[in-house]
Amino acid sequence: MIKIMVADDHTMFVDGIDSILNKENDMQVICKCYTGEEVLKQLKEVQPDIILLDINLPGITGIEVSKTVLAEYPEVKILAISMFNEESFVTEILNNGAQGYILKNTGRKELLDAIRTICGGKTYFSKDVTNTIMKSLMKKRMESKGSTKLIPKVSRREKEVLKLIVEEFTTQEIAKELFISLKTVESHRSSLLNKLNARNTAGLVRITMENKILEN
Amino acid sequence: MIKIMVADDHTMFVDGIDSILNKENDMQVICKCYTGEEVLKQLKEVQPDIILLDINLPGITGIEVSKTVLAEYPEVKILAISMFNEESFVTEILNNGAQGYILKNTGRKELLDAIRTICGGKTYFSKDVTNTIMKSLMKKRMESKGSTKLIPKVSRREKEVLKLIVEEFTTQEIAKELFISLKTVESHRSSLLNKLNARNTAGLVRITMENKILEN
DNA sequence: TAGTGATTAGGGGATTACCCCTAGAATCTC
DNA sequence: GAGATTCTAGGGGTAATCCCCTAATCACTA
Repeated sequence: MIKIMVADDHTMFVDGIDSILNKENDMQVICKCYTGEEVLKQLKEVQPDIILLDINLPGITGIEVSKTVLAEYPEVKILAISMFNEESFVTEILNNGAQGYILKNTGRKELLDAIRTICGGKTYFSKDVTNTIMKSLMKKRMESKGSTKLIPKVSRREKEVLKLIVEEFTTQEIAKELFISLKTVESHRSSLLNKLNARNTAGLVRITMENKILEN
Repeated sequence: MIKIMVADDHTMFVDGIDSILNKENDMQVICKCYTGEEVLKQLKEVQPDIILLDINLPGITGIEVSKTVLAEYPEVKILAISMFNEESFVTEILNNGAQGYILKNTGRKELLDAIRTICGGKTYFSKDVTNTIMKSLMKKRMESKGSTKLIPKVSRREKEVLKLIVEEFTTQEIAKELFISLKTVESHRSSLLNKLNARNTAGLVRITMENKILEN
């Protein structure tokens, strides 16, 4: 028997879910909550296997609830439910403990499927959601590739120096490490500041990491 | 009519695909290739709408072919085909121009679906593939969250200072920006070096970015 | 209420980074 | 083989960082 907690601020929605789930032989809604506070309070009393959690709860949001649940009740699964197929919402809650994400226009069958899948220890995402994620994933990759091209090529030796700078070596230590003069290292540093259009070491490191310059 | 190029080093596979696709009224295989070199050579002669591209081609790999196609023939779509449902392969080729990714054990119907979807300007991923991606995406998030916990909490003011350091402000400039003394900023810097276990500004910036300290 | 941490601020000094300049030698490229 | 780039190295100076120390004020909390 799968013990279920439902958390959403719309009573009718909660009751509808309740009605659907209680028709199943292997499921039981043991707790209904209407705010984030209530979820955290109720969790001290009852032990659900899974929480159907609206991420847009008033007060303490679903995301914050999810964080807390992950930290304090790691054995409790979370299926996030939302009206919105927004990439930022999805990644945020996946980030914070949810094992699945479905939309509110999901049918009865898929809902039951999602609950059983997650309680079986797997993860579940509705097809709309995966599509959204994949698209934004591709976009980000494209962007990160595109922006890289503004940066002039950094030479082999400069990369060696840059690597050591990022690793917290001082100019003196770099000189010793590479068996070259302190003044030579200073030359490379100066070139790097120019090429990467940085004002100081902080900028050097930031730009290096933002553009993954050392990863080639 | 969708013009298709098929590229795979297994003749029987290519012929099978050819047979399947030519039965469709709206598709036509206009070119068959068996190596990466051949693909690049043939593209100077023929103009396919889409390339069914094995990513494990001998010689020039599918990934490299994809890079070139993206750069030189951006209007040509690519559907990557592979035996392996490996996260690294998938992300790599999505990184480099493919609009879709399906496995070789995909059925006839899904193949046709994928081709039509991509030629319609959308992207297509088989369900197995999306699952793999989502899983690895979650894993990475978990890991990045886990490692964060070794770092002591950075206070509100320290974060403000840290943010400006990363943005290439000098100590003097930070003092002016925050309307506090130079010595106060130095105090915060010193605390940050201690807390983040860094030796200098470079380490401060690197650790900040590696652990996404400013993103909360 | 006593203790802890955050924020503020300072003195004084050592080290490091940054900037201006030049310049030979090696290496790559057209 | 000529020109560009890279790697090397230096002089001399200013600015910035880092380190040691102390210390008052404020807020939170055990």
